[in-house]
Amino acid sequence: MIAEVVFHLPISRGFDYLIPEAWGVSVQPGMRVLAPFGARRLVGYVVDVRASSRIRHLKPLLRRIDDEPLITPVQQGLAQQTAQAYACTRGEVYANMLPAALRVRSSPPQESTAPEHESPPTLTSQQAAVFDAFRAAIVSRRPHTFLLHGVTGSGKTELYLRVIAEALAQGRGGICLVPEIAMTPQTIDRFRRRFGDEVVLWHSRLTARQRGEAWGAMKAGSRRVVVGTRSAVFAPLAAVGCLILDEEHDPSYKQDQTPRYHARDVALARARLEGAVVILGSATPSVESYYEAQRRTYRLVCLTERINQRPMPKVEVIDMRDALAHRHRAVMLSDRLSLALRRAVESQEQAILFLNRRGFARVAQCPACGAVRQCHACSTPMIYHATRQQLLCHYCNRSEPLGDTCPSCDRGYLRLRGLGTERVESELHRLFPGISVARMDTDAMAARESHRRLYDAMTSQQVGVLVGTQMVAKGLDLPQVTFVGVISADTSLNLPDFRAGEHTFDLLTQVAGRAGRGERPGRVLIQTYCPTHYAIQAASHHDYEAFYRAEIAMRQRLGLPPCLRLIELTVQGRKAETVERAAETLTRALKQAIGRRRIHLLGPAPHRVAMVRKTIRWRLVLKARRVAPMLEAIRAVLGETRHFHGCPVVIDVDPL
DNA sequence: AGCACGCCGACT
DNA sequence: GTCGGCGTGCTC
Repeated sequence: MIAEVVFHLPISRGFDYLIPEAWGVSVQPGMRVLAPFGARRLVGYVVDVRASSRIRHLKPLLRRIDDEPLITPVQQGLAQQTAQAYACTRGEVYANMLPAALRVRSSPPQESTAPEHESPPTLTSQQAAVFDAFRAAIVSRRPHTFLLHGVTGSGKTELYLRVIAEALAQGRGGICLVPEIAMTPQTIDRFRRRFGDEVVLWHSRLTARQRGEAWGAMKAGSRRVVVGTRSAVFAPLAAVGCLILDEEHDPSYKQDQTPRYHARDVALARARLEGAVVILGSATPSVESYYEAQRRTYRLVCLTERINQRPMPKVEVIDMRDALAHRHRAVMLSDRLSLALRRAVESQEQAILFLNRRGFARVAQCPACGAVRQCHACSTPMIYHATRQQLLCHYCNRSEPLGDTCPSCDRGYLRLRGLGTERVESELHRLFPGISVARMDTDAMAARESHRRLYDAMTSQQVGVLVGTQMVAKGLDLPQVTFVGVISADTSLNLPDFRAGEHTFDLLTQVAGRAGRGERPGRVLIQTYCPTHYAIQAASHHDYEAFYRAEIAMRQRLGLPPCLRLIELTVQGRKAETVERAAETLTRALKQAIGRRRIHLLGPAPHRVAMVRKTIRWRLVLKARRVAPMLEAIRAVLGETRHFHGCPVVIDVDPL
């Protein structure tokens, strides 16, 4: 007998091997095997078992790794479709499904501090109506997709729990995806209280042992409720009745390395395979998903009221051009924001200040020669971090001392310009002596348990003001917070990216949602130099529809997603001229392959950050109604490989 | 992805 | 005269 095997390599096709006679008929698709491959011995995945092969001199397999197929038939189907849709290989998808060495030997069951079982609360009439629609869909056992648009605090999680309970009642499992596991301890607790030992966590920070145990339990059907990050969409549950994406707009659902899949699309594919229901939940749906809902490919359901009738916080926009005109220099805190913050602190309430940039200063510039300190490995300015007293590159993580003089001219010192969360923190200490401030950003949250510690400090009122990046916008449920101040809404708005408006609307809405979650009403102030921008206006009025109308009109006019689909090709290499030449030749070849088909080709142009870790990057973009013809043209030019004239080419379908 | 084979520049 | 650069091709 012959086994067809794929490998964790950028080679799509399978390789045939002889199954040693002595093994009997025990080899099946989904098993891992050890196979000779050139001079190497590689772990491969069996995708087919046949009686014959077209290849003449077959080598025998060396070893069987699994006694039972590790990869379920559904996972095999998903790997096939994912590889097809994202121009990667099945082997790359398989490797992504079971990250790290999987030990299948059974280990003691996962500690589950099963909290008190909780009985479900009564649904509001709005929730009940939505749930009826979900239940009807799940009972039908046919694929359905819902977009659940619910304002912050409207009780989406309770609906997720009910839907999963319904799936369990049918003898099926449920998967709930969350953007980041560290951010959702409260959600996880709720799942545990409701489903006890059925709950299993799946995310990248599991140890090899935990991973093995989780995999075994999911496959055996002893735990049927999966809560996890992106890759949990591939979980080896036997039968899935529902797939939920909480905060479906979150960019972390798109993997930024091969395989560059979007969990939403994999979830839809899985629902089709298993006759499951997909629920995409968000207070700020992605433009892509809302577009599909408008076209009726998804069914739109809404929760417009908050639980306990809590009002939405009052949001005011502060025009920073006024402050600039009066003081003739940029200020960090306007008088209004300053005053509001002082009031909140004095009345023993808590405040959140949001600025979407970490570090102390954005640029270190020499006033004598004008030089800005750049990273030597990346074409990007270095950010000064006061805590470490160093310049840090946010692309490659290199650090350098600031130094006393400018390295370019050796005359001037370096002046620090631009804001970061560290500077906001230090400025608060200067303006409000004795104030208790905590900071929440990637740097401050690097240590283990730092989330839990910060959370405890906030709930026990030891901290008055929390300063942070978008980390504070997501999921924090702190009832004592009454005031939220946005230091600058322009950081994300002015990014050279067509999603800047969407990203800004999302951030502002989410961060505003942190205010007034308790008894006292919330107040939000947004500082900006673009007070009339539709994203800021819509966010300040809690008006998603208005945002969407303006945004989709722009996307339509400029031929951007979701109206057209994109594929981004990045040509990489060490030598600038080689990469540029390869990018230009590739463009010409693609143009030829496209012929008279309706595919737009843009570029080539140097990437926005042209060099990262000494690698030069050139970018070209294909645009068309459908992805398939674009992939066809790319395949015609690149063939099996992902190299062109010696340069690696990254293929990103639906880039973020 | 690795690894082998294969032709053109600066060193013992 | 060799060591070594990375272009190209192959792996059942």
